[in-house]
Formats: sequence, structure tokens, C-alpha cells
Amino acid sequence: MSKYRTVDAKKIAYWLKALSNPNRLEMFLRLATACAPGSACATTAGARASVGEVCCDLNIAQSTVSHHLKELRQAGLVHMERRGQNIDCWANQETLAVLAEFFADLVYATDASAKSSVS
Amino acid sequence: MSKYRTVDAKKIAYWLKALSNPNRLEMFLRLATACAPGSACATTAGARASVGEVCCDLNIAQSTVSHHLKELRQAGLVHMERRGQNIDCWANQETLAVLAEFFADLVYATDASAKSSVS
DNA sequence: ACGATATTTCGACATATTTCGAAATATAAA
DNA sequence: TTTATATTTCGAAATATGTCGAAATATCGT
Repeated sequence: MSKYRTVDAKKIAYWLKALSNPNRLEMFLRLATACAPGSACATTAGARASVGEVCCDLNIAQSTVSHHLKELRQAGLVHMERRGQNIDCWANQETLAVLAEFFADLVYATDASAKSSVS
Repeated sequence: MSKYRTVDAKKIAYWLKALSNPNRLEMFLRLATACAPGSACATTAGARASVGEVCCDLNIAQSTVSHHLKELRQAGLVHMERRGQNIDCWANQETLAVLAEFFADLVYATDASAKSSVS
């Protein structure tokens, strides 16, 4: 049951809300493989992601992308940093890790219940 | 990057939407440790969860709980089954596992980018 | 069949979300 | 300094969401 959860449900819910819109989730997926500026991988072509690049695959207005990105940033799911004319974005690994752990713990909790039934 | 994702982003987004409401997430958390009927653990006191039991901790009307539960069920996140006067609920382990894998893969994707920058 | 208990459905209301286009702002290039 | 490019802010419109209480339905015990 993960009595030792460090993050409360409200925060998790807030993160999930940010990811619950299909367009925002797509954006986040793209950003999850983008490199943070400063890291060596950021020099690789296509490894960096500007707002415009995140936008282009989606069939929505630029202003809408901007709005969604703002929500992802406010939720603490992505980082953004100006790089000349563009603004680079990349996923917040820490938040992502907490989210992954949250679900992993839940699976474990369910499994544990099932297992105790067999023993 | 998980090229082998079997579930599309829209379905994931739909699941996350179902979990993005704080009350619904709390309910799901409770249900994640509830036993499915038929499993031996379901005979343990407190291991089963009826609609009413899921409701009581939350400060919302019964009708609202019912509505939320319906959404969780429609999203495929929980199962429900009548058991006399009560209706038992429990989390769908399969969906939960897919969700956990989805986030685990994402973390891996981000890590991989970071690592390739070091090599 | 009747009354008690559990749960859902319905109708309503307030609030939030998604989206757009136009205008504003910031940076770079000429 | 003017012009082009990138991004955000603003205001508006359509739609969706969360919530409630009352009424309906289902099951149980008597």
C-alpha cells in the first residue's frame, strides 16, 4: 500500500490532470525524449525541442500550444528556457520519476493483495 | 522512447483523465488495495470494498461517488460486481500495469537521452 | 408484501477547460 | 532602426466537469 508515499494524492492528481489532455500528453511525450540544454546530447540534431517544434506535429494553434505548455510548466512537468529566438523545453525527470514510482508502488500493492490470497 | 508501446496516447490520456480528479484518485487508491471477489484474500476483513465503503472517507455525496465510480469503470480502471445489497469494486490490475509500464518506459527514455550525452 | 438499506439516475447549477484569432512582446537579422 | 520570426497574453465562445438533492431501482430481512 506504500505507507511511505512522500507525495500526496492531490499533487499526483494535479500532475495527472496536466497529462490528461491528449494534446498535452503528446507534447509531453515529445519532450520526454528532448535533452536539457547544457547536456552534451543537446548538441545532437533533433534532440532539442523548441515551442515551435513541439507545436508542429499537433493540429492546434500556436497560442493553444503555448497555453498547454504553460500548464505543463506550472505543474512542474516540464522546464523551459530561452535560447535566442526560441524557447527550449524538456521534461522534468524528477517529476517523471516520482510518477513512475507512484504507479509502480500501486501495482505492487495490488499484487501483494493477490499474493497474500494464494499463500 | 519505447517504439513498442502497445497502447496509444489517447487511451493513456483517457485513463489519466479518470485519475486526475483528487476524489477519484483517492477512490482508486483505496480500490488498488481491495481484493477482487473470488480471490481468497477477499475473505479478509476490510479487504473488500463496496461503493459505500469507498464513499465514506470522502466528503462528497453518495451520488457523486457513484458518478465518479462510473467514470472509473468506463475508463476500464475498476471492476464492479454486485454482492447482495452491496456492489463490490476493485482496481483493474491490467490497466494499472500498463499505466505503470508507460511511465517506467518514459523515465527510461529520458535517462537514455541523458546517458547518451555522457558517453 | 413491506420497510430498510445500498446504489444509480436525473435535472440543475456553478465552475473549469479547450480552443481560437488578434494583439502584444521579445529577440534576431538586415 | 526597420523587418522578420518566435512566443505569450488577452478576450471570447463552446463544451465539459464536479457537485448536489430528489427520485428511481435493486436487494434483503421480516
